[in-house]
Amino acid sequence: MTDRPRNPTIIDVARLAGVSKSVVSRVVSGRGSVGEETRRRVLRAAEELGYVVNAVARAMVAHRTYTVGAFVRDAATPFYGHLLTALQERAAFHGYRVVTATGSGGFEVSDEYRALETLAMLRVEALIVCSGLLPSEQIVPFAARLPTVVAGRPETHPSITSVYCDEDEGGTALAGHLLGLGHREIAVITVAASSSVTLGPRTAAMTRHLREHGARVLEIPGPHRETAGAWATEVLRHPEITAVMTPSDRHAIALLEQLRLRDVAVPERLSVTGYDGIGDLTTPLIGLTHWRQPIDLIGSRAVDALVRLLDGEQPPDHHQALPGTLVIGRTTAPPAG
Amino acid sequence: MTDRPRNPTIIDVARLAGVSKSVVSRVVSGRGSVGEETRRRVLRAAEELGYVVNAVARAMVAHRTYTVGAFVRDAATPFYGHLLTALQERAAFHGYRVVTATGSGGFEVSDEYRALETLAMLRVEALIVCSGLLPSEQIVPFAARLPTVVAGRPETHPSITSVYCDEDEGGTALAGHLLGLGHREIAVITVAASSSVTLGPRTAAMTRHLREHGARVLEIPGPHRETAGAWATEVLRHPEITAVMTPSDRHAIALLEQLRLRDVAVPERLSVTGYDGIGDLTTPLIGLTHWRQPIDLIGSRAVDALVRLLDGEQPPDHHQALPGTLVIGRTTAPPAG
DNA sequence: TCACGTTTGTGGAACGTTCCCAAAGTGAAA
DNA sequence: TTTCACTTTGGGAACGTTCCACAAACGTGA
Repeated sequence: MTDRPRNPTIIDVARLAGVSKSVVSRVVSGRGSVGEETRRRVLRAAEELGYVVNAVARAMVAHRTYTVGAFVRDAATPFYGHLLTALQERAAFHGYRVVTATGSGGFEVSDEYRALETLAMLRVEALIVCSGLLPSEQIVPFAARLPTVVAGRPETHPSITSVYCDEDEGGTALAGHLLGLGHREIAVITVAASSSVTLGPRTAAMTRHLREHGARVLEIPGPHRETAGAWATEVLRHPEITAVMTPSDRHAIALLEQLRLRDVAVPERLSVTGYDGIGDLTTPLIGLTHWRQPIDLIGSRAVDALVRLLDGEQPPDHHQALPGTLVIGRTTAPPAG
Repeated sequence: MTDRPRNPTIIDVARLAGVSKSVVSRVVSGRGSVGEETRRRVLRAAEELGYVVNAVARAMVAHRTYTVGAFVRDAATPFYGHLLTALQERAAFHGYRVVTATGSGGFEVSDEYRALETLAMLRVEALIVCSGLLPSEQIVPFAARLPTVVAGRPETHPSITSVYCDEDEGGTALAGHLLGLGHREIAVITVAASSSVTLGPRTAAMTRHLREHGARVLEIPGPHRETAGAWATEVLRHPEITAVMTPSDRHAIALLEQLRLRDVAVPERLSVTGYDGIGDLTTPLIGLTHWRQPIDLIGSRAVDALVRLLDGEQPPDHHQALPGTLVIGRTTAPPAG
């Protein structure tokens, strides 16, 4: 950064308008009374100099930054991408900015700590945690320092506010749909509850509901989409299986790609389900049967809750579970035979 | 915001450690020399109080915010979403933060002006403009105030630096691909150059190249994806047409959905092409033939150029055109008959 | 005319840093 | 011992705002 011209300050404006800096401050901040004639002179001077309020100086004295920090671990996934957009939009509506900190993809604790530190340096007023990976216990210390809302994932810790779409309901609805179609031998691509707070519970719900209703379940551990080829192979080794449930739309797409390579007919030979309702992935072209989460609503409700916390109120619902929708596409059908 | 406890300051730390604030400042900022024993005492005191540097105060005195503003108009589109992520990542690498301002979707000029004003208030050090909609002339005044780089769209104005993937090359390559397959009657969903700086030129290039090589082109004006049904109807009114070129992957998907509803076989009856190479949209499951832009590279090169501008150097290439790739999928094939 | 409230304007302190300059301390060379 | 260079420390100004206490000006009703 080389010597670029300094921005004009309140004092430059005051000098040009022939008043004190206090008057200019009152004009630009809109607090306190100023004579009509004086106000006009000040505005003209500001215009002439190209004066723009310095939010940094203002933030320092006001002890307010009107900024909330979004902590995102798995930002690259479309679900969190959408969520972030929704947050940003709603925050702007309330007059807040969002700065995003990410654990830079790494899985080390120090990484997260640094990200939080950065947000603290910026004096964000509150925190929105969006991450299916970060375990609850790690969020508690954040919440002790700043008003914190967890968005897009189930959270039960009493000291934390959260907004999410119930994972049990989604997993159960999808499982019920397959049972209703007549499937009784079903594979579930499972994710350990310990490795993802969102993906774990939903696959657990699927498995549980299926078993409770007399279906036989083959659990295939599948945290990484890259192993979709292996899932396909494993499913096909069990010819009695007629349906596969996956933990997310992306997992479903990856599986469908693999099945296509192997010339397996969907839904004739195998039914497949997704989860999330990511716009681009659930195009009618593919017609994926899935559980749709109201991502935009989750985002805006999370921000609303945060704003209430900032205003000192306790939000009405400490943990808000929003309703999702079962979307039936063309990747599920009654089992053959 | 109700009375939450003040954050400890450098002075609190100094008092606890029994030194002056200057010493603490030198320890936490890492400039200037401090005795080893004193440094340890200061660090211990900072730890004990939970001291975190105040970036706001620091920014004020240093006249640096290490923040760049990203101005995005069409943020909801996946192309710009990806680009934004890439920018953020690379900026972090260089030690900068990104704050995003959007024209809130509206199309009024005052809207844009306010967004720019907001960024100016925050004292961002530079600007990255990502928008296919904003016309060049409107960017020039931004660039007069702040170092500015335009990312992801062609830009030829001499006073502006830009990084993009050449639209001519992409349009020409896709057109050449169809010509090579033997298509001679082709529809192009066109976008007026005036309404989008990216979509306009690429469809113009397609049309031009096709015509120059003896193909007959039917131009269908199609800025909005919602009218995909009308495109399909129009194309099918001309039975001689064997291929349709669209201005983006999303347009292509929308068209494919409509063709599917009408039971039109792709690619047997009609070939279809996309443009951009959005990861989620170009899944092998759909196998869309498209031109892939190196979005991540565009983002990181744009940030690199910006950092050079901030360092007072002129970036080596004023306008950097990066190479794209022709990706041939299963939505294009030789014409029937 | 006087006392009093209201409106408008002024100057200075405060916010939490960094940076500059001066002072004090520490050795080593003269 | 004195001098000099160098390291370490402390005090104060500056950054650009907001806010507070106060002064001046101006009616206004008694």
